[in-house]
Amino acid sequence: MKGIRLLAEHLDISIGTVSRALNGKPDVNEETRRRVLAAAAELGYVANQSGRSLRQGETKVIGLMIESSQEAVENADNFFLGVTSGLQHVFARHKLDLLMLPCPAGEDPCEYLKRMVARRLVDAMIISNTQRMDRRIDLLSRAKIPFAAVGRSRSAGNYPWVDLDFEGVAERAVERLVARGHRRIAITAPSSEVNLGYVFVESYRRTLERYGIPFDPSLVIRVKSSEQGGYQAAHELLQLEDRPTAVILIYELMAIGLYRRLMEAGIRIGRDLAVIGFRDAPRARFLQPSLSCFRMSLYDLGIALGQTLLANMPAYRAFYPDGGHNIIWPLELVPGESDAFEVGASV
Amino acid sequence: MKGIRLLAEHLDISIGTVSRALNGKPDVNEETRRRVLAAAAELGYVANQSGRSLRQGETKVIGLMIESSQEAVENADNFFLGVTSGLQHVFARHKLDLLMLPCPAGEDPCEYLKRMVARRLVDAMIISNTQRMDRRIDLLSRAKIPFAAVGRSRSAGNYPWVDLDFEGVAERAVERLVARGHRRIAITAPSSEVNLGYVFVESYRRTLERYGIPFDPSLVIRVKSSEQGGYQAAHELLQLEDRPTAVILIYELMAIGLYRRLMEAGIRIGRDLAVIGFRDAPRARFLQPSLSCFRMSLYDLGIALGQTLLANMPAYRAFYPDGGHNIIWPLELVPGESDAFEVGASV
DNA sequence: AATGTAGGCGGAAACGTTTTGGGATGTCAA
DNA sequence: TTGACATCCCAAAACGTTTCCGCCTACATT
Repeated sequence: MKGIRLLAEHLDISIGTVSRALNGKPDVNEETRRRVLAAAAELGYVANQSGRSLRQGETKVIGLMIESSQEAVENADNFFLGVTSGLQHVFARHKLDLLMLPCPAGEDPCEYLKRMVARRLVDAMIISNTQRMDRRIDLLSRAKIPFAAVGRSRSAGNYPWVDLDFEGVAERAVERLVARGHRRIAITAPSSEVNLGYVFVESYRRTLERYGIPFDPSLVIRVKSSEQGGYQAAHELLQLEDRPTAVILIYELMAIGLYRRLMEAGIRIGRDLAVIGFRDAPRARFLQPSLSCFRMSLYDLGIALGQTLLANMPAYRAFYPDGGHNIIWPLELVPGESDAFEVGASV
Repeated sequence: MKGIRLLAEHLDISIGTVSRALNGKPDVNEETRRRVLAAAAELGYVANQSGRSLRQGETKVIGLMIESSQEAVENADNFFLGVTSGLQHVFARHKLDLLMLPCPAGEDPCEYLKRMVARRLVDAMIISNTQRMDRRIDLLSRAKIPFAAVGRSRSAGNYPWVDLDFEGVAERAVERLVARGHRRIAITAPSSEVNLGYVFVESYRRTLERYGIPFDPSLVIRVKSSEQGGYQAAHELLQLEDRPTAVILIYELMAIGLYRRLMEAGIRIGRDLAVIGFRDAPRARFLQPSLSCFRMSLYDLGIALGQTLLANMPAYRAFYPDGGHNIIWPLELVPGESDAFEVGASV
């Protein structure tokens, strides 16, 4: 004899009453409830999740899908662990547990997600690394599984997401550099087919033109958002005829590769060239000279993300009446030495 | 009507047969099996995990417990994501899924684990960050949940674990430094009450004595294994009267803080002082001068860990007849510039 | 023709839980 | 005394799956 039945027998009451007592339902004498709770604690009883899920059709578990491929691992740089903390803070309030579902390296993310969802292992999902056209979004919508995404995509339908304020970052980075006398400012971005690559560069272009600086396509460097990409970006910068005096990175991690290549070429960062990074990557915090960059609190981002998700789950909606559907997450500039000079100033 | 019942009705056979067909059991006509499989694919049927788990008493899920506290996040530096990949490679063979269970920052790890285990959400667990006396090990042993640990502990009983070869690293680091003329070699380590702190320093001591170099306790610097700790270690090094010419770090990440403090003090790393690191932390890969350090493949470690776990699960034991109970994981020296000089050599 | 055997299938029980409908008891007002 | 009502509890059904047991058919063996 196991589980709730054991407990019921031990107390000499029915299992139904035990269940109601444990779950805080009415219709149970306070004295009885007290006894049940005491006995449960004593015997170390915890409800079997399978039985409960089967009956209720819900698991009280939220899944966070991440990728465990080599490349994703290299680039994530603790991003998810940081967000997780914020998510859990929100979920704890509702006795929800967070599980991370790492998609195996070889498997198609969409298939993996389908498998996980169909197994009814989780009540809701958070997906990340959203692609331009992400089949996972259609999948989840059709399966009617509540979800939230980290990152916008162009997939059809409106769904809840939280994304970083790329436009704002590009705008403020340009403003900052222009204020220091820069006129030729390069920018890195992924392919313009990726939503992010488009948005980031557009904002950069608009801001430049606001200052009457013509947009020069050769200053837009399309590379991967990784250390490797940073190295390559630096390489391409060095090839340019009329070399820029500043460069804006779309991902802080790129700075590592970029620094290396520039140092090889004898360029003094923060003297000959200004660099501004973006997004928090602990790995890049220790560059010398220190990197000026836009950062955010992953914890707070996690909180917003969690609330956005819950606001889209019928059972919890009431708790988050104005739970934003879509959130553009602001970033804060943390000044460093990498852009601490005025163009033309004597050294 | 849902699930297997729907499928059975659609095919006009009983649910029992459908189940047997899907699970590759005998006692089902090959033609029937083919039809069932086809229909399942067409209707997108995937067994409900709750029902299955309830019936079978197993979930086909392995849990990897990690910590999501701020400190753990800072120090982990992608360690788990890396191992995960190897684990999954092993588990995939048995159609086991890996879930990461992040222990919320505030919660007691042992209570969290108890909660998760009691819910019967996973068949087995992998725990990490094992403490000197880890209550989780007793808990899992008593609950008869198969598990494996990353890291030895002094907890009672023999249980499966995989740990890094601290002794070997300390020994080889000393050998390497002595060969380059160093006689005063400092070492960092956590408190000697932590098993690791004891083992690491003991090996260092033995190796020194093998070369006839007396052990000097003042050269053992007890600090946290973090960037912060590295900074502090450098600070303490600078206070020493008879300053050492080399230092061995127990965790690569410490190098970041250490470098910073030493550079502030005008010490030239790789010229005035040799530094050797240990364990793979991507964040430290980009230091200048590059760090000599002992590294390993997280992927391969994950594979070994996975096999060790399965070898201890009755259902899978047969696949891993000589699945090592305990594994001391070797590391490989990747030479860098940080110790590339001979003591006394002219520069 | 009778018997044995194997293959293939259906029926039903079981896993542990929550929930529903209703039954027993007690209290209060008419 | 009776009825109405609230309180507390029990019994049973249901969730979706796997598995045990036994039945049926077809075929081979005597």
